[in-house]
Amino acid sequence: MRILLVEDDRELIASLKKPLKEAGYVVDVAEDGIEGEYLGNEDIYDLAILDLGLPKRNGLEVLSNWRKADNKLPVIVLTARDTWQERVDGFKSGADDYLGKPFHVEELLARITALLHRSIQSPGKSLISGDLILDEDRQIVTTEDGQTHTLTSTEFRLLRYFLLNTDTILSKSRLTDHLYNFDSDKDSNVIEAYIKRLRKILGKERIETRRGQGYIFKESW
Amino acid sequence: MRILLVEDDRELIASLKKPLKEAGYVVDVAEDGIEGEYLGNEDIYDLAILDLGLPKRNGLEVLSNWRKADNKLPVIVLTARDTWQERVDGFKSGADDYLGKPFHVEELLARITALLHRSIQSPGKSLISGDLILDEDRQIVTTEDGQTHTLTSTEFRLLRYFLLNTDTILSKSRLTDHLYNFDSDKDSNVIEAYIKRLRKILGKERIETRRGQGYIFKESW
DNA sequence: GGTGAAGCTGAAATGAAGCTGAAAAAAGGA
DNA sequence: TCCTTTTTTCAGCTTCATTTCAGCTTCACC
Repeated sequence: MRILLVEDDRELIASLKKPLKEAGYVVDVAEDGIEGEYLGNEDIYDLAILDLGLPKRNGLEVLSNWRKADNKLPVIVLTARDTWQERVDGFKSGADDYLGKPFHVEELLARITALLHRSIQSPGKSLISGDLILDEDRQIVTTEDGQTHTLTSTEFRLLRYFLLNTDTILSKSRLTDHLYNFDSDKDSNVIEAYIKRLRKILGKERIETRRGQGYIFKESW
Repeated sequence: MRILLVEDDRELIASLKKPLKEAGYVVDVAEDGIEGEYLGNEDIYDLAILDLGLPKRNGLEVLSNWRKADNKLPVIVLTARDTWQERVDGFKSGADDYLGKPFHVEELLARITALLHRSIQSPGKSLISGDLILDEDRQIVTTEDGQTHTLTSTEFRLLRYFLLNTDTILSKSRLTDHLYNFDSDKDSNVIEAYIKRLRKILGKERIETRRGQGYIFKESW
């Protein structure tokens, strides 16, 4: 999962980056409204965290521009003054969620999870596909036979991305984009290696190879 | 699908070719405005990606020449300076879409898909013709009897091209042009081989042979 | 009806894409 | 720092999408 953080307060950025990374997200930061709006249209993000008080272009403006352009990126708005009025404005502009400062990182993480799940399925704590349960807090997966496996960070991120995008061909380069930062080496076979590990845990049938195209994680099979 | 990329930046060309190819497009490159304008009139392209800053002839000029000649080729314009003014100019010259540099490849791909669909038929995730459904996410086709078949990359591209051009005679060389690069061997029978495979999946009647001319994919029969 | 080109077909060759197990490298913790 | 865990690389191997091929059939034209 790749998250866009649009925020100008360096201190806040620093304090958010680590926990977000720990939760298995790749984070890109935009420090002003114009850059933020641009990046948010890139179509590689799964979610944006948008501060309202930004230099160059106001957060609400950024948000409503996205929506005008039919960009459906899930957005969590951050604001210093959490007034009733502001909140209404935020949602009117198309925010999916709203969080007043100061806030606890845990709350933000929880809202992120909720928001990412919302577009896929009914809200719930775990990601479920068929008889597969992924506990996102503990990064543990429970398979059909009731066995649990702790996942390494990369295994977890890959599986989560699959679970949030079932029944769709995901090319290796798309997977790389969502798992790693931009500087990643394109012609390595890391993805293949991790697919193999996931298959060992989940069973071979679950992830189908489409030669020359990518992989499909099958919701049911 | 065959895409004309008019771009002089070798590095950008290199970074675009692979993902475009992965997405199932054949890509030809013109490195200056004059060559680009010429190729764009060849009537074999389904879409052009046109940079504005080109040697020999400016991109906007190329575009407006095409339009003057009543060439309706869908065009996505790339520009280094993404200003309001430039955007307006681009659309006035007949661009179908506009993308400022730098951009992420996935956005370009999304816009290509959107544009191809827009220019040919109503938007939708699946291409439908008669009782035939082509799921582009999964590259699966569902036939009249409700059976689904997974397609290989070439089968998919060929079928998609047929579905986007139903009830039209498509010559073998035109099909070859859209599936392969120019240097492809002209007197091979690959197309015949793939027609056979498609017929096996879809039924014989669906694709009619016009001896000496090509094939017709029939919308209904 | 005979002829030749165009198209069809099933099987086989090919080569790139993907898989795999192990080992090297890097990251993380004590 | 050293040790453990995780990540990445590598080289050989396997698989299968693609292409080729050779023989066959069909069709248009005479």
